[in-house]
Amino acid sequence: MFRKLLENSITKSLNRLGVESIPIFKIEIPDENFGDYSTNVAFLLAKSLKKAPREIASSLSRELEKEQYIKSATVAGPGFINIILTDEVYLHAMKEVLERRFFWKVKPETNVQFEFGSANPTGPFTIGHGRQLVFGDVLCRIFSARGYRVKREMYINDAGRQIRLLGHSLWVRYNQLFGKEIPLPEDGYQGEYLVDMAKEIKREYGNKFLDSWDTNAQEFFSNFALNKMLQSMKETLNKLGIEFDNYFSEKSLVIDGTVNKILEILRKASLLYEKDGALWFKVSNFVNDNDKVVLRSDGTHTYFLTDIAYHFNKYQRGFDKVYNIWGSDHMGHIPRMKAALMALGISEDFLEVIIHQYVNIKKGKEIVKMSTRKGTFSTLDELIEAAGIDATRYFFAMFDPDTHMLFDLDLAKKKSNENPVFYVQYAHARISSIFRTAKDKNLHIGILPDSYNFEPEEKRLIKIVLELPSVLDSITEDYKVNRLTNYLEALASTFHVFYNKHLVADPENPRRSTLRLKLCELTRNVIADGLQLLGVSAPESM
RNA sequence: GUGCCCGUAGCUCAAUGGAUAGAGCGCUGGACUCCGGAUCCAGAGGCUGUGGGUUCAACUCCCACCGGGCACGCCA
Repeated sequence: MFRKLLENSITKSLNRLGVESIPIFKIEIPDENFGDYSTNVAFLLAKSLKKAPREIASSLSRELEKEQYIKSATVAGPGFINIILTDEVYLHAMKEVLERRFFWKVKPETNVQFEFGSANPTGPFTIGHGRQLVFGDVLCRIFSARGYRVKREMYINDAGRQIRLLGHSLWVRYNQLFGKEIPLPEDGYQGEYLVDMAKEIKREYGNKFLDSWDTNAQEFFSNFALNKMLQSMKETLNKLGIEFDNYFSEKSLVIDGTVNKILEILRKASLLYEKDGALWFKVSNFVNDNDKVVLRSDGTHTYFLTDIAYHFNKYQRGFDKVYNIWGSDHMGHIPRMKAALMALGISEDFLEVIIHQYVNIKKGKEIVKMSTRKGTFSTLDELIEAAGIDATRYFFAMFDPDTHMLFDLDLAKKKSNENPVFYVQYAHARISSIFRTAKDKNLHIGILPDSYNFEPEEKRLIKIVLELPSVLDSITEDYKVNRLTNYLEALASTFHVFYNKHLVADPENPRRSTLRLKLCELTRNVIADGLQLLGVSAPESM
């Protein structure tokens, strides 16, 4: 709000000074001793105007001071302009935000899809998956708030070798229950969860599948494992408060002929060739990468091929843009997918891949490598159980996705103040409590006064509350959801400082109390909304 | 070897190219018999991996190197 206002004033003032082409400049909230806001525009103009930054700043500041709402604009340092706003405009901003409860929301105009959490359904979600799931969900919530109509989708890799391997591993476990000494297949899944599943089959079907490994058994065991896995994965998602709009089956792309259609299109475009008995796609025609196999020499299709079909399908569904969230291990897949899109005549901008780094787990003093296949992992369920949903979600959201975060399991289990989620929630609970107190004191909350002398702590609170929209916008640009947790922590801190210094509900001074209570209301709204965007609860008391 | 990500306080992490690099935890010492002490205030703790460069200004951008991670499959 203030930013827009200042931006316009600076542009207008410069125009009055005869400056035509105005560079993209910044408005920042500087150290409070300098002012309310500051701008660097004078530096950026120095070269084109062939004048010293301070000189430009000084004439600009004189223009700015003509604005009603600017109390002062002064030149500082090598050419910053520090601006102090009037109390009236602060009051005005408060009114506006109070009238528009969801002032940070933008009407949706763009149809986008986010695909994330698309792990192989070959084992329970691990803590590693937790990061992607929460990250994806929070991104979706933020995009939804800023002008996007968002669909969440999870791709289910229910076709192919891994699922066959999973079924076979389950069949082996099942046989082992009958005392058969059959070893797990090489690369088989070693996790305990398959033993539990095998017991279930034994209970229900007895020895029906004993010793017989054929296509029927393959089908049965693969499907059984798959369905069980999906079911338990959905339970976990449910617990975490994540809801997908659609679960998309890889297999369906084979059944409905999309995969063959892709082959046909590519063949017609002369983008396929045979080598060593396999069928290759000319990735190198489009990007600097090696050609890739789409059909193996045994006739089966690769994951790459179905993924091309999948993205073709997404395109046909009419999204303006689709986002894929992948772990860093899939980075190599990006150029190939872009090549495939181009081959199909789809703009490469249609697909945006967001990469995040993986989570390292610290157990005791050891850093553990997680592997679903080897069965060495800590499940997301265990974490949720130990740390709770709020802490789990907040924790995953609070790291820059590019960072290789270290997850200390023992710490998470302690439920200590280590997690800043409590800090933010406490501010919310505290404000709620103030309103209870105000009621007990029979304090009448009237309307905002027409004029008011703001304390620095009060102005700080208003300024930071107004920042929410631009924080959310930055996130839609660089996907760093931790900007939101940083913001909420700063907001909570600003509030706590304010609270410690000033009495809010004071029957002796109803006018001031009204203003401060309104200020609390604003703060509480934004904290609640911010936490809501993170999927974290905002308790009235704790 | 090639490409991408990371390297910031003892630990975990912040910092749209801006002024004195910040939080939390841990450590030391404090806080109103008025609204929640899960809070607040103060202190100790840093050659932002190393060396160059661009810029009025570099943790941030560019180059080289060092260290860690990931990827370079007829795996997904």
